[in-house]
Amino acid sequence: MFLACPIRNSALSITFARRITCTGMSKRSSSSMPITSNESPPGVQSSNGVSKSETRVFVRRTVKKKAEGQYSGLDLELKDDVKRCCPPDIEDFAFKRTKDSPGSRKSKPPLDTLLPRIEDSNPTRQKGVAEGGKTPVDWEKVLEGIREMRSSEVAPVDTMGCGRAGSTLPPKERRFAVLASSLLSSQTKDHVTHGAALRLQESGLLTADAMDKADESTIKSLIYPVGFYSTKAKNLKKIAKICLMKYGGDIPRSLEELLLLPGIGPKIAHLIMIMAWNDVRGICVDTHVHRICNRLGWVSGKGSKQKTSSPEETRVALELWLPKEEWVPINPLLVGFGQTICTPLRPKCGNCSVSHLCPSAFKETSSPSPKLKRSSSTK
DNA sequence: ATCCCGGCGA
DNA sequence: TCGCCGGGAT
Repeated sequence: MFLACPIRNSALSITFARRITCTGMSKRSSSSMPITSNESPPGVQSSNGVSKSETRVFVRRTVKKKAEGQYSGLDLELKDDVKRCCPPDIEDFAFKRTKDSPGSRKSKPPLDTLLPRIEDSNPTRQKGVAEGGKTPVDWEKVLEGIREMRSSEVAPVDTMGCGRAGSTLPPKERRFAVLASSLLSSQTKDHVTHGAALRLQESGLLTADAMDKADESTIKSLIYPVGFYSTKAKNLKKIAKICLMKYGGDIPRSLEELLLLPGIGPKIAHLIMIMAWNDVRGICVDTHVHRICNRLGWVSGKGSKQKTSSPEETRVALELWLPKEEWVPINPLLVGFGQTICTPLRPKCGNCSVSHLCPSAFKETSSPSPKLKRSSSTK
């Protein structure tokens, strides 16, 4: 079969990782969405007033890290379910790798033999990445090093997220809940996503039918704290309608169909495939994975390009050589790493234990170009 | 004050 | 390819 049987190994429950870190409360005071009570979001009240109240006690106030595990009942029930069908959190993947022999893979280099063969026998996949699909040396040492750093630093990565939503519901509802949570997750911290999903659930909106009937402003108010809530509220309604009309209230089963849904791009689509269908169709590449893989020199673009220019390109290049067992855990691992050490702006190479294996180490650390740019002070 | 984020339309 | 969306992090 085609269903990616090889990797479909039950054991994959993902959770995606989002940045989370503690944050203070929002600083912006001139919001257009006044929030007066911490229980009732704005939207509902038609958001008439403007910035009259700065209370905004709302959810935005960051919660603590997942480590403190202050999840609500949903979680508990979920855990049960999770144990059954999906193992631990993705976070677990990140640190302790899956149950399937931790060290074994590390010590044995199956790639050397597998890789070449794959490329040869799989011409379709290497389009555009012909010579770029080489397996980087020491990649296992790098991953292991990152795992160690992660396990000791308590990274903020979110360990929950969409997978949690509606875990106690019947399959169809659970999948819709996963899709909704996944959509909410982008640009949003895990606890916020979780809170929004929980609110949707409490309002009984985590089903295609209910979501379709729900008032858009109601949805907006419930998910207000998530990034781009307005757009997402609209997309959720559209998606709900599509699910009802084309999929009997369920969500699309294929990656291609998921991509046709508004607001669902490559990253979220792969996430949904993994979480809702337990089907690993590809690596979930977000900007953290994209950035870090490029810094490590793990992916190269078409032609002679040394780096890939988009997450999608990175995904394709990475899938060429990274063993499938790593496809799911690579995301939470690198996201957490990207949040704490290999940050976008000033990567903390000094705190990185694998900097000696990184071609980009200390090259963009402090302020290589900023100074130059600043001098002109044009703008 | 910028940069960043994921998807998307211009 | 750029910029927007609505905020957070730096």
